Amino acid sequence: MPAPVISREEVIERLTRAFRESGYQSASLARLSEATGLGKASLYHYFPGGKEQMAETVLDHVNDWLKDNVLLPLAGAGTPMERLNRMILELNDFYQKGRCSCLLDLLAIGDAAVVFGKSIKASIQAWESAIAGVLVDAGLDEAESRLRAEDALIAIQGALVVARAKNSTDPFTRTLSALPARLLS
Amino acid sequence: MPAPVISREEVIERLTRAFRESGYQSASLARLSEATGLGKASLYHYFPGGKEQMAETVLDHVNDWLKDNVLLPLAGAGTPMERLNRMILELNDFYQKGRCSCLLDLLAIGDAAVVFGKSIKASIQAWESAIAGVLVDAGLDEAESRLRAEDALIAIQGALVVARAKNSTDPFTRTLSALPARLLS
DNA sequence: GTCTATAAGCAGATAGAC
DNA sequence: GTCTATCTGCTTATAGAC
Repeated sequence: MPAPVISREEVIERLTRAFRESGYQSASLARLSEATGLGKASLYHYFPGGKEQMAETVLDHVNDWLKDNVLLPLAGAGTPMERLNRMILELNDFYQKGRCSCLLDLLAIGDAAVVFGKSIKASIQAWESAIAGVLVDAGLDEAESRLRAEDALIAIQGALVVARAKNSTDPFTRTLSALPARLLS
Repeated sequence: MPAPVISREEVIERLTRAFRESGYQSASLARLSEATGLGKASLYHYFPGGKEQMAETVLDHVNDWLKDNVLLPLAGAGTPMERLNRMILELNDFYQKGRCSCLLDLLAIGDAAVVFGKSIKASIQAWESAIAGVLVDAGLDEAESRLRAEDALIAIQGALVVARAKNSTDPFTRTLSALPARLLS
């Protein structure tokens, strides 16, 4: 049997880009087909569960990325400041300095929220716990660490929203670069 | 001719609620019809331009609210702290302690962004300028005031996103109550 | 594994009676 | 001003050839 034109990984990558650009509802099969270069029927070969399974797979893929590139480094070696800076570097790249939206935000809106809300809530909480862990290591008490970690997520998500509304990367890059010092102060 | 069953104002109010719950794409005419209690054809009597005009009207309505209840009070009488607290009180009510989403966020996503993006950008900037004005009055320099005002919008929008993801009002109420002191410190 | 063709249903939108 | 009935096009999804 002939090899597929593009790998499954590449398909997921392109679907991810499409969902991040359009959100769930606006990402029609026609658009997803164009984004991947595959016909609709081919998409159903990869994802028999249809658009919902595509988004679920993309969300899993993003969660894997989050775990590997953010949560594990946060829990790993280095000073608290180093670990936070590592996260900032990864986020700056992942969100393209604020040009790309966050699926944990987009998939929690409208009808999509019914399907993906539970998974998103878990991801957000895991992310928050990972940041809080760093702050505890830095000597802050448990409660204060949790609040500051939540503040960090608020700052990141808010910066993405404002960057999108202003159509500018400044709010996001500025927020990210100020974040580590603010969390450890 | 018989009076309408509900006023135009009430129709807009219910449409606003519907769009804030669903976003633009998920707010189908069937749902908007149900939300208002009017048949689709009746909605077209009020809004010949269809769903797009409904959302545009709702956005204008929200912008009017913002002007009357946030921008004008921010520019009005009172100490900087009093004026900021006034905004916080209004926002807490308007966003139902974080249960309701912000249309300036939702309508900047996906296909809706093409239509409403420009108007949303203007609203965000007007809001930011109003906050910055208070901070200038408090003695901060122009540049620092602008940055802190942007931080305020980031905090508000981010808190709404995280509150939605966590399905909790805590992130929003906590963020709002800490905001004035943080801006004026 | 990819495609063309097509089904079934819902979306936004309109006509015209009352 | 509101409704029922209807239209057109797009959406998701499938069948079946290659």
